[in-house]
Amino acid sequence: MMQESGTETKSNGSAIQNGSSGGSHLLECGSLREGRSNGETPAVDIGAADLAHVQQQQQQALQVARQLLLQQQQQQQVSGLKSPKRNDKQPALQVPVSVAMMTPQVITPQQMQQILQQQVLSPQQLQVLLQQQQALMLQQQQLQEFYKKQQEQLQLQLLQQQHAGKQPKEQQQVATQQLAFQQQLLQMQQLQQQHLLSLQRQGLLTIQPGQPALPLQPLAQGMIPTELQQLWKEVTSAHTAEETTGNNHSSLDLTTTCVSSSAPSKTSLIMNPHASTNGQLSVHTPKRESLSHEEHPHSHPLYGHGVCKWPGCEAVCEDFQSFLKHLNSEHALDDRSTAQCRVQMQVVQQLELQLAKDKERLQAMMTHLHVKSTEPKAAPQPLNLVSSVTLSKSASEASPQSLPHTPTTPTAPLTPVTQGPSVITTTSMHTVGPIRRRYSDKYNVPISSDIAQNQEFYKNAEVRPPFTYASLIRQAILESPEKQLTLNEIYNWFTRMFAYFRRNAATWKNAVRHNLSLHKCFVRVENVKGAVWTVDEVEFQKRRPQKISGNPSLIKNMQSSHAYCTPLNAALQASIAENSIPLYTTASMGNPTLGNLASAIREELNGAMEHTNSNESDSSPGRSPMQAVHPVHVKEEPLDPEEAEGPLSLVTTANHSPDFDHDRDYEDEPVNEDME
DNA sequence: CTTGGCTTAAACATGA
DNA sequence: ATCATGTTTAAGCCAA
Repeated sequence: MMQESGTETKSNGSAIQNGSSGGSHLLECGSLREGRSNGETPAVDIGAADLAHVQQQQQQALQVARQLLLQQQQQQQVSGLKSPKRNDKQPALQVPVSVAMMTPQVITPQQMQQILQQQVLSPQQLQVLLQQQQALMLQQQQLQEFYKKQQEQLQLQLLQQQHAGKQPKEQQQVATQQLAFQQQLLQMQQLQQQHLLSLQRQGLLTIQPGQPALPLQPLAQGMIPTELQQLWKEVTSAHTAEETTGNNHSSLDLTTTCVSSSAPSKTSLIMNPHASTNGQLSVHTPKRESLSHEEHPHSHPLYGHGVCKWPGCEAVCEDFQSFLKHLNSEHALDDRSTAQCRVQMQVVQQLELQLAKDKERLQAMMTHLHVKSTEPKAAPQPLNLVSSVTLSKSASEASPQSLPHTPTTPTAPLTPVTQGPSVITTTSMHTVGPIRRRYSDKYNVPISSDIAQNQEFYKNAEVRPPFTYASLIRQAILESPEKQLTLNEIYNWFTRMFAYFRRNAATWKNAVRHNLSLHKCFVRVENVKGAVWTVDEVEFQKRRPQKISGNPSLIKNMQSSHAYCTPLNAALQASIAENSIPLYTTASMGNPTLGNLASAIREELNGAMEHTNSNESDSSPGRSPMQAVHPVHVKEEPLDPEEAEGPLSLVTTANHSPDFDHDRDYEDEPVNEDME
């Protein structure tokens, strides 16, 4: 039964809209029921499910990036070919041309420069060369990627095994696979070496003495931006008369590229997340893709919407034939095309670097959070557990009476190895949930304006709105056209407007009913098809007025808590903006995975936001969390028990509520998970 | 310290 | 019997 709720919450992306809760219930339910049922519930399974969930989400995100890269690589590959027969079954690409100087991938820039300058190659030779390079490069990328995946898998399973003491078989299997692929990778590298050597033998390439002959890490050894620019100048200066490709001078920040990324994420591999566990490789090689172009005569990666998609071209071609003509005439294999092709390679590489960096960042974030969450585990006291930064729901609920319990949050040693998302679980990013904190709607701020202002924020972040149930109910009713709502409609309003109320349905629904009954201001009116609730405004205003009368410390507290909240939200915005939107604006419209990526990010963040929420309960409702972008000093330790009264003060101080365990004992009604 | 508002939990009733 | 709805009571926190 717990598994049911577990899988149910796995829905990705759509959770926000359909009112179902996010993955956060998993541990709640798990540990909750575990506490009630003699601890027989296998917490490990929950952990595994969560791990899988996070992994899935990350893979979704990665996949989006991969798809983009794939498209870029297709473009790149096609641009290295002259054959007009090349077609593509892929939909027309609309990758925005955002060209920058970047490092070629396999052949070092110097080598490429030599090739270009010596002009010893016929176009056909050059073409063949490029193709070979591409093929090799891609294969190597695939292998590296898969190898990496295997490592992640292994890491994940190691973690699981440490807590569950099971699945040794699979692990062995993965390990074996890993070995095999390691070997394959090695072979690929040798192949590449041979290729380079043969080039050398043919006199096409002179490897500089000081230069590593075998660029196993060509990215890391890539040129610095100035070199690239120099090269670009040299290449382009040969074509003074030619039209400059308008987009080539855009925008990628070279200073941030070509740097430390020692683990370039080679992609173009679309992998079934499960394939790696059963040894089945579902590899989607770009080579195959490009071959398949021939089978679909009227689509082409460089042709879409009647426009030539050659970087910087955008010439209008009425039909495919004219496009081909255009391609052959305007983008024949000459210096310019070669240079553009190389630039495109660099675009791809830039994207790969970006992906690698973001993966690294994600890893660091997860590692960081996990470290903090495990630190206090040295002390088995639940109080200490709860006072950790990443207040894992499971941990806080787990065993207040020191019941024997295997924490779902892994205590496994943290290796800085790229281990994928396995370290931290979705749920472990959620906090202890609704803390019994006063939140009030009496700060002289009209609820309607606050809700209106922060609508998106409340919808997406699991932040408790700083209003009483009564105020919220009233708002819901007043927002309705008839100024009356059924109970269920009120529920729906809550879940629709506030991400916070997509969790713990039983709790807040009870509270809603309680408030409706308790307050005289809510009047039940019998209707044709049942009863509706209305607001007696006079009664509502009669309530004892409370106001915040210039309490400086409180205000300050509000600001800091908002300040803590805001960066997270900003991080979300930035993450989406920085990583997805600019690159995908036109390229991936209609790509459903993009939405999933955003949702995944948001959902992940929501966990953190909720974490923030407990700190924010006393915050000023008048300030829009979204608007609060002006720099406010963010404390390094926002959850310092002395600073922030959040869950921490509840549990770290002497006033440990006797019903503390009860407080956390939320149980969702599965029925209510999918309302609307 | 008291008081009232608020939240949460829970028991109970009722009707579909 | 189950569920949604509605009422009521109680306990605890918090701010005035």
